[in-house]
Formats: sequence, C-alpha cells, structure tokens
Amino acid sequence: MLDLNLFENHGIKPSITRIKIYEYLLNHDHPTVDEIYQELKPELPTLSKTTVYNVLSLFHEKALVSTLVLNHKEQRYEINHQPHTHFECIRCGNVYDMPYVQIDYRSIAQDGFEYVNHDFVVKGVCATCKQE
Amino acid sequence: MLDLNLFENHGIKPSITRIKIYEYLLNHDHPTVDEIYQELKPELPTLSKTTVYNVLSLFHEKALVSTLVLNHKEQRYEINHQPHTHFECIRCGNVYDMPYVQIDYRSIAQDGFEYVNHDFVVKGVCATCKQE
DNA sequence: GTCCTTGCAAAGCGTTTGCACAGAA
DNA sequence: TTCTGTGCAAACGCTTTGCAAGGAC
Repeated sequence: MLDLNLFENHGIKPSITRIKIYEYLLNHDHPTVDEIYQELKPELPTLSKTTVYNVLSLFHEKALVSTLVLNHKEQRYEINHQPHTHFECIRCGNVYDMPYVQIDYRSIAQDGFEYVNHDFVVKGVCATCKQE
Repeated sequence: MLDLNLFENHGIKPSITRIKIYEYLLNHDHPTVDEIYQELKPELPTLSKTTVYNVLSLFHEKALVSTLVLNHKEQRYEINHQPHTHFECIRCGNVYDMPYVQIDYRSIAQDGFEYVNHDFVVKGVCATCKQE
C-alpha cells in the first residue's frame, strides 16, 4: 500500500506510527491533528497527541506534507502534491479541494521578493449548506 | 480625521477606545491584537486586551474589518477595502500588501458553491531579508 | 432607573516543551 | 552502549468567558 522508498527518499525512518499517519493523510484531505489522533487511537491504543505532532512536524520538515492555515483554529496538514486551492465553508467549516488557480508571480519577483509557496483559500457557502 | 458617520452607518456607537482602535487600523496594515494593545496603551492607560478583542470582534461583526489568518499564531485585522494579496516573509514574519490577483470564480459557482471572500497569501523571502 | 462599555481574572484550547522510558542498532 | 521514537504531564500563548464596576442615557 505505502511505498517505503518514499520515506527513505525523504530521510525518514519508518515506524508503525509514521506509516499509519502517512496512510491516513493519503486517504483523508487536510485533517487536523485531533482528527488523526481520534481515528488512529483504536488501532494504536497508546498513541498520544504529542506523537502526532512530532510525526507531522517531522513530515513537514522533510517536505513530505505541508501545513494549511484556515480561519479555524487548528492547523491542517496535507500531503505535498501539485498545488491546488481550498474552499472553506463559513457555515459548516468543511474544507474542499478546488481546481488550482494559476497565478502570475512576475510582479512579486520585480519587487525583490522571492516566491516560495502560497496559500489560497476561498471562503463561502458549500453546496450542501446552500441547500438548507 | 475619522468620519463618525462611518461608525453610525455600521451601527456602531462611538467611544474613545473604538475610535482610537479604528484610527490605528487606518494607519497600520494588518496588526495583531497585541500590537494594537501595546501601541495604544500609552494613550489609553487603562486599556485591556479584552477590550481590544471586544472592539475588533464588534468591528468584524459589523463588517468594518476583516480577519486575516497567516502562518503565525495570532489573528490579524485589517480595514475592509478593495481585496488584495498578502505576502508573508518566512524569515522575519512581516506581512506586506501586494497587488491584487484577479481570480476567476466561475468554476466555483458551477459546483453550487457560493463565493463570499478569499484569502490569498504568498509566502517567500522579502526583499530586506534577501539582502542578508 | 436601565443599558452598554470596559477590564480584571480565570478558563479554554491548540500547540510546544521537558523529560523519562523503552526499543532499535 | 548510544541513538531514536514515543508519550505523559506541564507549560505556553492566543483567545474567550464570567462577571462586576462605572459611565452614558
């Protein structure tokens, strides 16, 4: 299921906890620390939130995942793949992936600013909440 | 200096604290609560952070300011005017305003999602930090 | 009098830190 | 042995809440 070479390529030693957390990220879009913790707790009964934080910050440091800052309080994490855009519903708080919006970075470079990364979050009302 | 009709139009009763905080927002880009508190403390010696939070959430509720969520922990606030883009330096943490990036929202509407607002944050290294 | 603004103190909550235990190499 | 992963408990920092005092009306 999970290719361990990916860990090796990023300089991460595998462990059951790390593998489970990574698999969870593969199957769930931008979860919070608490979501990961609550869902993995049954499989890994001795899991602690500290460990989830530790593993995620290791993944982040090794450029395996990126963090996502939204209106809500908690940090969210997602696996690094092609950039895309997020939609956050202001009613239910759910976060959806959206097609990537292409940006022109030339003006940024002109000002002597170096582009590294970007967060683009569209806020509004999701289709489900709109029907209510 | 400050047009009190603006407050009235938004259903906000003026007070010295509210006026000072609003003026601070007029003259400073996206400050944090602590920055506002520290800077206004000399003028308003009995000011408390709770009051800064109260006033800002009133302003936000009355659509006078919007909130801005960045990588750093604290919430930032800015006066509502034409939308623009923010650049956050990953070295010094400073936040700069940037030219507005125009977005095409048609695809969002197609999915039954209603656009309300957006946050666009570019991360990188600012011109000052780049020289070091 | 009532209503509203203000602000102290405490609680809340996501996150980080200190540290120690246990397993791997 | 040393190094590393894990996890409890406490600390930390930003924000919110409870509540009471004082002012506006």
